[in-house]
Amino acid sequence: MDKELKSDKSAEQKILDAAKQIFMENGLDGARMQDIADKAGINKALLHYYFRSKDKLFERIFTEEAQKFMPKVTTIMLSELPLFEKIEKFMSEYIDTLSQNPLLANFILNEIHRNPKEMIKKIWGSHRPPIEKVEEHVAKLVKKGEIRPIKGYELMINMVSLCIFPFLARPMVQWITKTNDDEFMKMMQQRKKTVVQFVIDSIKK
Amino acid sequence: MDKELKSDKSAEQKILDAAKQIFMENGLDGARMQDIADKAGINKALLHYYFRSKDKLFERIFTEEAQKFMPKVTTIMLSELPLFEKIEKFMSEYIDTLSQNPLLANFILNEIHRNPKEMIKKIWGSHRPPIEKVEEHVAKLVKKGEIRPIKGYELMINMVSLCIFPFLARPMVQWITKTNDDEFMKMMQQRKKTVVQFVIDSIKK
DNA sequence: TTTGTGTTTAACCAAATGGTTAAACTACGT
DNA sequence: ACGTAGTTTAACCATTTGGTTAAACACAAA
Repeated sequence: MDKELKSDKSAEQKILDAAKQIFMENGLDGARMQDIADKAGINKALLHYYFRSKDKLFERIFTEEAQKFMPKVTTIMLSELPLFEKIEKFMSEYIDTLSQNPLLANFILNEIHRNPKEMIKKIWGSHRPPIEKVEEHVAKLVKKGEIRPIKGYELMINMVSLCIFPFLARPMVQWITKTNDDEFMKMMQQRKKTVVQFVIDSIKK
Repeated sequence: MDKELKSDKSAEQKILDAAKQIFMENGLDGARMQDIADKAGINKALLHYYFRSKDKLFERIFTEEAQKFMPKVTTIMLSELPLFEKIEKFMSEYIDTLSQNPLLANFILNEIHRNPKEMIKKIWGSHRPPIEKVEEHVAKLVKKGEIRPIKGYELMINMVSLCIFPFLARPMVQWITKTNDDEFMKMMQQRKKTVVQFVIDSIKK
């Protein structure tokens, strides 16, 4: 089975890499099998030899990428850290993840939009993210008067919005701020600090 | 020419309405001319009689919708209102616009993502949004020590993020918060207040 | 009644696309 | 040397899809 592994690892992986890029750039509808084959440096026949159909290949890519999209997020929010530290870690790590996968958010949200039920199931299976834990944590601090009144889910939505949106609207952001790719990435790095500060300033008393 | 007007207005408009819906739901790639014809209650031949090609029809819809996406925003930010009032009007109106066109953000950002240069040109033509005006306004207040230090463009990005994102991730948001369409819309209405407060709390001293 | 525009019907075309197949070649382990 | 899995080549198929065309029909204005 060593031969299998060796050649698999190179050919199958080349296909997966190519498919990832093509699907992320063009979406399921816009992607062409021929383009994937070309980018992988192999031919259509071999493509179908490994992954029987476009749908099969797409599902493979989608589920793989979807994992990244819901990152350690859950873990962080479930941890026992103080709220401000949770916020900082959460947003900082999320922005890092997106910086390393700039097309990720667009890809995932888009496919969800096209086919909500199916895609959400592929991401979460049956279990929902444990938002209640955060709700409790926030509610407790609000009650103690340690932070300004806000609902947990709203804080979550705000944090995620601030992290993800600039990547979703990246071409627009770059156009308006006249930044090139490099500068945009630097902007996002700085943003890790400013945006955390923005959120904390908003809720701290 | 009255006949033209009369029949035009009903048939052409039916097509435009149908096209808008189909394009917004499926994107340029995912949309089928036949589906548009069906939804409009007419046939493919008539479709091409009015709009010669898919691209022509798409361009028509896209430019129309793109106007809504960049709403009175510019006007508001250019006005002479106090900053906090600007913020409130801007975000409140933006959320209203999106509430009335829930697919708008997804549609526009998506097509921009697929073809940045072309689409941005269709939206803005040659002129860029006058972000400098906001930069100045914010910088002045920061210097006077009336608000916490923040860059104008960053404040803008944050505002837009907070307004748009929930609509972009709507299926996900609804899944996580267990809300139906009605409840989601109510959420967005409340959000007009909470999110404005969120931003103001963050920058005010 | 005639004429022209809007509209339908239905057949048709060419290109793109996902997918299949069979034959041949390569290379490596046995 | 043999066999097997990986790989290429190239032809091929069925379907979808954007788009066209021609003939007929409806109907209102002239």
